Amino acid sequence: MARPSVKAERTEEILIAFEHCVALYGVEGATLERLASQSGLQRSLVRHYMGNRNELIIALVNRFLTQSRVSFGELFNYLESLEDDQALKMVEMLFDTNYMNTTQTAVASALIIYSGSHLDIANLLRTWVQDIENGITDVLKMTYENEPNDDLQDIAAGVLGIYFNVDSLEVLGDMEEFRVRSKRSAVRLIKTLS
Amino acid sequence: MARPSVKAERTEEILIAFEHCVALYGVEGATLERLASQSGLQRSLVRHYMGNRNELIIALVNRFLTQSRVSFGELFNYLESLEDDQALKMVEMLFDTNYMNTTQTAVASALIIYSGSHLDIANLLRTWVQDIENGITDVLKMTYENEPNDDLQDIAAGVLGIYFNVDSLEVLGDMEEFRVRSKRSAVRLIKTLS
DNA sequence: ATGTAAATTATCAAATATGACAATAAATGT
DNA sequence: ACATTTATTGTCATATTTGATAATTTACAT
Repeated sequence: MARPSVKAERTEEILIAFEHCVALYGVEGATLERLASQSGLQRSLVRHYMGNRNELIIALVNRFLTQSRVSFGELFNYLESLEDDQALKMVEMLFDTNYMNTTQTAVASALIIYSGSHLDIANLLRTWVQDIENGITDVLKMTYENEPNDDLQDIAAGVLGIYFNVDSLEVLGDMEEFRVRSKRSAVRLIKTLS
Repeated sequence: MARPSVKAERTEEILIAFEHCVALYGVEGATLERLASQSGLQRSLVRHYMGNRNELIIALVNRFLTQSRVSFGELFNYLESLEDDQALKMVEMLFDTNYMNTTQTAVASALIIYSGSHLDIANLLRTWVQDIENGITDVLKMTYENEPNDDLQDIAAGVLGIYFNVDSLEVLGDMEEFRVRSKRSAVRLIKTLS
């Protein structure tokens, strides 16, 4: 009928490039100019596919949330398939393999800062954190089914904190030892249950 | 001889206002215009006292680092004066009293993101983190002098992570429960030593 | 009251960022 | 070949941000 649409691919390209910009410069520093040069597309093209700056940010937030939920969902599903030691295996995966890649982590941090002046996004991110927290609690429950729920929730908060922190500090470089120590702490924390 | 200088006060005012802007909008979003309206001073005045944008950022980084070192130093000194239970008292203070105020925390997060495109600042912040980590290790050593140093360092990384994380998520609002759970996790982690 | 150093205000030019839309080029089905 | 739809490029006006400096005012000491 007409020229084939590349909207899907372009949208993807643009959002990936925007992620990089946000990761490097923060939300307010991720200008459309930087996005254009990063993506190799003209600013007018960005506008054509994604609309104005605000719509772009909204798209980024949605992409981040769904991507994060998908990967955490996959992780939790995999752990559910295991016979035992799900909790320790979770720590293994979170801290060893670069589970969340660095740009995604930086995007998360940038969005959290952006939340300070955008309450709607703050609410989205809060439930995002809570969902992950609940997911971790569920995983702990697989291995430690007889422990009081309250303890599991406490430890979930702790593991989440240790993990989030080490990932957000990754950008400072030279964090291998800190990562190892953080992981050992997470293991130690979980082992208080057995 | 001449009109009395208010340089010290103005400098302070400006940096405090700049902190607020950086906390709300990130480093790149903290424009001189926003700073002007936040501080109630004219942009030309800001320039008069602080120089250009880059010098302002450098001043902010230095202010943040020294302030943070001072308050952590005071904390560590106080704990050193205690007879026993220094470790738990530290958790008490870090998690209960809003030890680091919210803007300082947000500034830290913003600077960490800024580090992604400014290696020099990344290096400053990395040693900043390491110093705090070592400080926590020393406090743990007060209470648990016979434990292997490696364990103490691991736990210091964990406590630091839990604490940093809960503070950086504070901006999302409604984080009281998460803070309580995080604190309990930190205590739990430390008690693996006794 | 007057000189003086500092504070404060007032402008200007340049660079950057954004929004809007026109104009052109390319690929597809018929 | 042609109509049609989409991709792509190009341009313009506007707003924002920054840097730089001149002009003015203020408070103090003598």
